[in-house]
Amino acid sequence: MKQQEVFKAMADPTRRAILKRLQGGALTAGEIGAAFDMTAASLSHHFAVLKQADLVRTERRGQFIVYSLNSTVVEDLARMLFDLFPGKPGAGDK
Amino acid sequence: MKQQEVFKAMADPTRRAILKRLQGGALTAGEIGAAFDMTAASLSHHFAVLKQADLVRTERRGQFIVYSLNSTVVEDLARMLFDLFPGKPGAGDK
DNA sequence: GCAATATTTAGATAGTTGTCTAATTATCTG
DNA sequence: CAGATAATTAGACAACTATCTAAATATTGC
Repeated sequence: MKQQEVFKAMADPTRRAILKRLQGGALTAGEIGAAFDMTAASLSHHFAVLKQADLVRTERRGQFIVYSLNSTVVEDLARMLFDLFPGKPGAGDK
Repeated sequence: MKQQEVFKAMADPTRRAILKRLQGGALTAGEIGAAFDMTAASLSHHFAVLKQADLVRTERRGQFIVYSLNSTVVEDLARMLFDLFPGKPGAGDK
């Protein structure tokens, strides 16, 4: 996992929202963009960052490009965080 | 959890290294700083960001200021991430 | 109270990032 | 092939961030 890229990608709220939208399944760039008040170019930039971090995968389908979550990397990140503190195995007294 | 602050805090490699150093237990600002090739002022800035994200706690002890990990928030963040993808409960085929 | 030590705050600056408009690439359809 | 649609790339710009030096604040011990 490219730790730095992943954390940087997650640091932006728009990108986290994109990931959230992808929870329900793969979507085209246009479908994702419909939910954001932002130009397609800006969204495309965010897609690029997410892709570089390996958080999403892409597949061209005709004139569309379909984005989907790469759950594996998100899981790795979460695991990494769980490892980031002392002895507590799975407690968590929120 | 202040999601945005936490993610922003985690996005910097120096700050992640600081958190890592704190895994072994509480340390003074100076003790932490000894491991970094950076002025105390710069480190102090990073401490402030970590504190604002509630990732660390501080306590003054004499002329020192002691920093310690706030495991709860790190746990919350990890949990949040685990929730960020579809149905997989705890699989993870790394 | 003064000097020494530990840390933070203030102000400046270079580099990074998010956004935009305009132009480009890729695909489909008539 | 020409036109339309989907998406990316290029270039510019304002806002943010990490770092530095210098100054300020807090605490200890003489």
